[in-house]
Amino acid sequence: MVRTPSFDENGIKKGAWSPEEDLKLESYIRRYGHWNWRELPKFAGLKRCGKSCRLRWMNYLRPNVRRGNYTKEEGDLIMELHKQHGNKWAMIATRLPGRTDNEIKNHWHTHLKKRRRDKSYTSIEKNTVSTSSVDSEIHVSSSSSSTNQTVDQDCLQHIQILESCPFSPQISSTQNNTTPIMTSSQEDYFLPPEIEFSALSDLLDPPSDATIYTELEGTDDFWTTPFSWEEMSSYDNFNFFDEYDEFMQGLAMESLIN
DNA sequence: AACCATATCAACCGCACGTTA
DNA sequence: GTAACGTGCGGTTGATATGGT
Repeated sequence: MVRTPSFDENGIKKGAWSPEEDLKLESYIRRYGHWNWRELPKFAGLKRCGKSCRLRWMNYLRPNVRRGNYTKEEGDLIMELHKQHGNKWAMIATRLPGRTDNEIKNHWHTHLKKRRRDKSYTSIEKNTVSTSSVDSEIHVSSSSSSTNQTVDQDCLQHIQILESCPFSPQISSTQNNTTPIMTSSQEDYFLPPEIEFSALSDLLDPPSDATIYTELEGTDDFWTTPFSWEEMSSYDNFNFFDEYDEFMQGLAMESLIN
C-alpha cells in the first residue's frame, strides 16, 4: 500500500520511505529539531523535499503517534466531532491524543462514513422521513457557547477513556489531563524522556538528547547554524553510527530470514 | 488457481495563511 | 503595501491487500 520509490528531475526521492530514511529523519529531528523543513533534508542526509519529511515525521515517526486499532470510543468521538465541525481533520485530531489528521481522515473515509450512511439508512427506514442528509460532507453547526461547552466536556471524557485504553501511549503523570494536547510543531522538538518512543527510536539513547539540546541551545548560533548529518557523529556521547550499523545489520538478517 | 472489484492507507499535490524582509 | 518564503491543511492518488466469483 505504498507508492513505488522514484526520483524526480531534481533528484528528489518520492514514494515510500525506507527504514534507513526513517532512521535518518527521526534521529536528526530528535537531536536538532525541525528548525526549517525546507533545509532539513539536506542536513539530515536525505534526498527528500521538506514537505515529505514533515509529513513523514508528523504522521509516522513522531513520538506517541498511534496507528490503527481504533476503539469504538474513538470512532464515536470522531463521528461526533465531524458532525460538529465538518472536515476539519486537524481540529478533530487535536481531540484525539496520538492520532494524526491524515489518519483520522483515512479512517473516516474507510470506516465511519460508511457507518454513518448505514445509521442514516436505518433511521430512514425506521422513521420513513429523515431530516439529515445521508451523504452531505459538511455539518458545521452554528456554535453557541453553551453547546461548545457540552461538546468540550464530552471530548474530555472521551480523551480520558482513550488515554486509559490499552493502545494509548504512556503519558507521564505531569501531562495527564491538565496538559494541552501537543499540536504545535515547536512542542514536538524534545519530549520528556519518560514518554515511550517507538521501537525504532529506542535504538537511540533518549535521555542524552535533552542534555545536548540544552547545552547547544545556550550557544549564540544554535538556531541559525544548521547541523548536518555528517556533523552528528562528532558529539562524544552520540553513538548514532554504531546504532545505525547495528540497525542495518538487523535489516539484512531479517531479509535473509524472509 | 486466476481474475476482478473493493478496501485500505501512506504519500503527494495545490492552496491558503502567517510571517518576514 | 507587497513579494517571497515556510508551514499546515484538506483533497486526492496510487500501490498493495483482501475478498468474492
